[in-house]
Amino acid sequence: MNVCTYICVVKLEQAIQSTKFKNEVHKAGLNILYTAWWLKTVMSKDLKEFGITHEQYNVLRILKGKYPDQMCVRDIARRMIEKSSNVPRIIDRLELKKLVKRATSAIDKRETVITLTQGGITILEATTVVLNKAMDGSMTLSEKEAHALNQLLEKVRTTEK
Amino acid sequence: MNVCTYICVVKLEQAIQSTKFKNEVHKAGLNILYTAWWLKTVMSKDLKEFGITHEQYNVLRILKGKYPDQMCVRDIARRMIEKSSNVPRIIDRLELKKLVKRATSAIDKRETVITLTQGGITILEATTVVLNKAMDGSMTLSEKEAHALNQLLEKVRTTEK
DNA sequence: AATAAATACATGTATATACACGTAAATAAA
DNA sequence: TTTATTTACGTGTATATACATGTATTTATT
Repeated sequence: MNVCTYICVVKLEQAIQSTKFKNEVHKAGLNILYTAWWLKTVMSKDLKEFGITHEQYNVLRILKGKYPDQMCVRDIARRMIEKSSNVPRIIDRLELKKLVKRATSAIDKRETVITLTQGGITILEATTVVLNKAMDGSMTLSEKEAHALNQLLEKVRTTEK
Repeated sequence: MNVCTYICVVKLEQAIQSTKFKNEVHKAGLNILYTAWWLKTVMSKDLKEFGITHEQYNVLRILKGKYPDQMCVRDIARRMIEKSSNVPRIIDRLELKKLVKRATSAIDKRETVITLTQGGITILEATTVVLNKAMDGSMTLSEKEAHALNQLLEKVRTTEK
């Protein structure tokens, strides 16, 4: 039974110790940057006990999307959230931990094909459980609100030239 | 006269090459992370011509908030958007470029007080003009929409324990 | 006053980001 | 077929992030 629930939120003003913003649009820019940092931090905290970073998790998650098929480095890079992530180097670390395997493609020898190992799958499944549990506790957003948020974020990225 | 206006937006699905998300809440998480990366990239592009990074700009902007008063490293760190930024090292680079000056506080010798130089002010003013101009073209959000976005982002950061 | 604890900052290390460049292989052009 | 261009990946460098540790100074405790 849910006897006692603690609600926790740090307002932007408090987080970055600023009370005056030029306008709501400007505040929204800072709010997006801060919330992204907050999200990464929350996730990284959980991932740490599995010995992987947020970015390494992203690569594993992308590979899972095609599993049991392999993916080449370029295809992984295209799916990364942060486009300038250096995927070969992230794969270096995953390979050291034996979570993925590298091989040269037989069809196109320029390509390096990456495969999730059993260890990679195991760690991905374990972390996904923990992250989803954390998300359930973190995101108090309804589906409808999340949809509105998605629409607004897209509008932020809409530019006029 | 505004003869021809190009509208440009890259949808999340297209940006990270994924069409299926677990739900809208999950998609919102990815969307926040992607939009933050997009924002930083847009800003960094403008800052590059002035030879400073996004993070260095943040420190200059924070210092400007108290100018002509000095600030100690700890006070700057508290105002940073990304809390684990290593402020002493960012100041190292700003000092090399002679945009700020370091001095030991007379009151508390543990503190290093940072001052904006004239060069720092000049570069900050110039970059602010360029960034504001970029923002006007980028953020097609109304004040009302921005307010709604701010509310939703705060809700994202609200956790139940 | 002497000792302990806390604070402020610097620094070291591993990883990641941002970007330039090099190399090998595939594709296109001459 | 030879040459040029493009593509895919790896690597080097500067900066930043995340976190641990060290040092000097201040504050609190005994």
